[in-house]
This record gives sequence, C-alpha cells and structure tokens, in this order.
Amino acid sequence: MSESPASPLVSKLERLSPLTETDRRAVADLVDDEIWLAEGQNLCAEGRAPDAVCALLAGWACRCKDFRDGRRQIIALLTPGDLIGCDEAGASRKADHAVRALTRVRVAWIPRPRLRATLAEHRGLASAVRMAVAMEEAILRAWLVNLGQRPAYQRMAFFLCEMAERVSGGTGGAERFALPLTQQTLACVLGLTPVHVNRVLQRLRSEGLVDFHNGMVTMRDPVRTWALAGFDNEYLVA
Amino acid sequence: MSESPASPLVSKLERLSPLTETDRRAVADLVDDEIWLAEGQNLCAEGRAPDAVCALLAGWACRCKDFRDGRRQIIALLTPGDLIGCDEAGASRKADHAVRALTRVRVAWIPRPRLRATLAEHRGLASAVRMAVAMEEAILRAWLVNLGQRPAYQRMAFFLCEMAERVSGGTGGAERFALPLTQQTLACVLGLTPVHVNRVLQRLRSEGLVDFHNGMVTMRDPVRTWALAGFDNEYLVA
DNA sequence: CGTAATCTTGAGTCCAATCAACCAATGTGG
DNA sequence: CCACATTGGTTGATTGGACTCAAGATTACG
Repeated sequence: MSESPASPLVSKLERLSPLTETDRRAVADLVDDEIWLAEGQNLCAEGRAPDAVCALLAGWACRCKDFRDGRRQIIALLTPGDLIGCDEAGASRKADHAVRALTRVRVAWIPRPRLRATLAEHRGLASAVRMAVAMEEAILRAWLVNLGQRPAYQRMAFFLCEMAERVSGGTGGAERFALPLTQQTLACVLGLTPVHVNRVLQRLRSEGLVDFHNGMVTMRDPVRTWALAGFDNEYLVA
Repeated sequence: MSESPASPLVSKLERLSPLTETDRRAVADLVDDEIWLAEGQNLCAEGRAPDAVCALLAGWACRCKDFRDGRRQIIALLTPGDLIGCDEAGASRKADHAVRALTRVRVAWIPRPRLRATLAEHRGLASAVRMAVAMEEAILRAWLVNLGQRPAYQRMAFFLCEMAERVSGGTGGAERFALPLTQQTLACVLGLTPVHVNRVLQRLRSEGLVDFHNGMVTMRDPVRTWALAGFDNEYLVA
C-alpha cells in the first residue's frame, strides 16, 4: 500500500512492458512472505525442485554451479526486481544449480499457484514476465559468447559494460555504480583466476577505461570501453 | 495419419511430457509449410524479429553469433524435433543471434497465432513445450560452465558426452552416432581454434576414450570419459 | 589489537593461440 | 581425363596469455 519506495519488482517489469494500475496492484498482492537472508545463504539449493517462486527485493544474488573441488562458475547475476524460478517448467525439474545471496538480501516468496492465477488474469503482467525471462536468456547467451570468444581483458570490459547498462535500467548506462562483488567472485563470473582478475582490473584502470574499487565501478571512458569490448547493448533493451 | 515415420517433433515432445492422441494430432495440424534449406542458410537472421515459429524436422542447425572479423560462437546445436522461437517474447525482441543450417535441413513453419491457440487448448502439449524450453536453457547453462571451467581436453569430452546423451534421446547414451560437424564448427562450439580441436580429438582417440572421425562419434569408454569430463546427465532428463 | 579476508606483486610454467606448411579428398572446367 | 582450386584435416615451431605458487601488503572486523 505504501507507494513511497516503488517495489523494485514493479519498476523492473514496467521497464519491459507497460503495466496498468491494476497490474501494479496485482504484483503487490503476489507476495506471501518477505524475509532477509544473510550473504552466502541459498535461496534455492541445487538438486531440489523449487516449490515456490521468489522475487529479489534488495541485495544481489547469483546462479551458481559448484564443483566438489571448490571451483565454481557463476551463471547469472541477479539484482533487485529479478524473479527466480518463474518459468513454470522449473517446478518439475531438479535445479542444476544453486541460487545464492552475494550480499544480505531481501526476498519475497510467491506461491506458484498464485503467480499462475495472477498471470492468467493480467495479460500485461504476463507479457512483462515473459520479457524478463527472455532477457535473462539473452544475457546468458551474451555471457557464453563472452567466455568463448574474448580474452580476459576484453571479457572483463564487456562484463562491466553490461553491468553499467543493467543497473542504470535503460537510462543510458550508469557512469558510476555499486557492484558489490569481490575480485574472487568476479573470477567465478568470468572463468578466470582471482590473480588474473586483479591484473586485468589494474590494466583497465591504468588505461583510463574503467575503475573498479571497493565494490564501486566508475566508467571513465565508456566509448573506448565499448569499442574495446565490442559491446552492443541491443540485447538488453526490451 | 501415416504413423510410419513418427514426426520428430512429436517424439521429442513426448519424451518430455506424456501426450494424448489428441495432442499428437494437434501437433500435426500446427504446420503451415515445410521446406528444405541448404547448408549455410539462415532459418532466422540476426537483428530480425522472427514473425513465425519453426520446427526442425531433419538435419542439424545452430544458434550462432557472428563477429565482423569472421570469428563466431555457436550458442546452441539444434537437432530434429527442436522448436525455434517458440517462446512468445521472441516475437517482440530483435534476435541477438542467427539460426543457421549446419547441414541440409527440413523446416516446418508454424504461424505464431496458431501455436498459441493450440497450446492454450492442449495443456499437455503446452507443458511439453515448456519442458523443451527449460531443457534448452539448462543446456545453455551447462555450456557456459563448460567454457568457463574446463580446459580444452575435458571441454571436448564433456561436449561429446552431452551429444551422445542427446541423440540417444534418453535411451542411455549412444555409443556410436552421427555428429555432422567439421572440426572448424566444433571449434566455434567450444571456443577453441580448429588446430587445437584437432589435437584434442587425436588425444581423446589415442587415449581410447572417444573417436570422432568423418562426422561419426564412437564412445569407446563412456565411463572413463564421463569421469574425465565430470559429466552428469541430470540436466538432460525431464 | 590480532586474526582473517581480500588485494597485490613477482617469478616460473603450461596450455592454447598463432603462423606456416603440407596432405588428402573432392569437385570443376577445359 | 587431367590441371587446378577448394575445403578440411594434419603437423611442427614459436609465441603469449593465463594459471600456479608463494609471499607480502591492506583492509575489514571482532
């Protein structure tokens, strides 16, 4: 009811497809329970069939594939407003990866039947959710290309360009933004070692392109950085 | 009506979710037009919003991201029975990649409104299609992990394990099967150079694990190959 | 303050890319 | 039918990017 801090869920969906006032209210009614989770907690463990959908309201999380030897690959980064497990098929498949909080996070649980009912009733909302799913897939494809084709330096540049676009939410790319990840976590995202991540970041800074320090990114020369990375934000627009 | 060569579309969907006889007939009615396309032709070009869905009936295709400098990354391999562009959101987004025939292919065009109507009417069919989409996503995640975490030798082994599972269609992994790709194409799949692909394949053969020759794969020691690759077929089961 | 993360730096190694031929199979046209 | 071009595969030598190992500097935190 309190309209003050617009739900990140609403604002993210709204960016993808126009919502009516009724749609917006329906979103607010979706939530069953909201909780805080500490960094490192699983929103959804690997191997379990997720019975509920959830929405990330605050903080950062990731989809993460862990190996027995301690190595891990981060498959996706999730930011406030992202829906987790909203594709219906998810209910009947064992999760092939975990969803884990990278910071302290606020999570809203949504009973799957309620989501289904709401989406059936509100076409605009359903369309926005489909767009969200499609964009998450597009990001996944972009990451695959990034890992497959770009060397470390450009790979990092590409990733930072993407995050600048994503956190700005379509307002043309943030030039300074919070990215609450350690260099180790960055390594898990990019398929590099922490040591190499460190060197690559230093090089980006010394070349005057991007500055990552203490979880804050500053895009010092977006144009040259885009060019270096071969970045094109097309896949992030609705 | 002719039951003889079961439509690959039906059999692939059936593997994911049980279909009624009515469902099966509905699938047959979906198709608008069937055509042959030559190797190298685009089923869907990058940058175009695909107006129709299509099904691959015969031959192999891929999702492919091309760069100006000639490099390319293959994002997914498509085999008979795969649906292309069936996620509804696809209609309103510019494609961030091309879908291209890797061999001569037979393609069935499906008008999007007709698909929508059919899925609305046949819940079992809709469920199977959702499963197909979910599995394609799971494969994409597995590829990301493969590129991010495994060195070339194990990466190739993992890929071949996956393909053995996929072509066998759940019957326990083919030990000999056709994989109509050149070593260059394999390089585009795995983010390696053709030269290195060649060396890796030779090593797999000389170690008695897998033999790839002339578009035919022979899994000589599946157990050791799975172990080497850290392969687990969980993500490929419905 | 002391302990633990995280970040930083350096030296050495190795995997995979690059560069450059060469071979085999296929196909084309004179 | 044979010269020739083309494509895909094979091999070797060399280079370089990223990993490994190891130690030190910083920062965060109880």
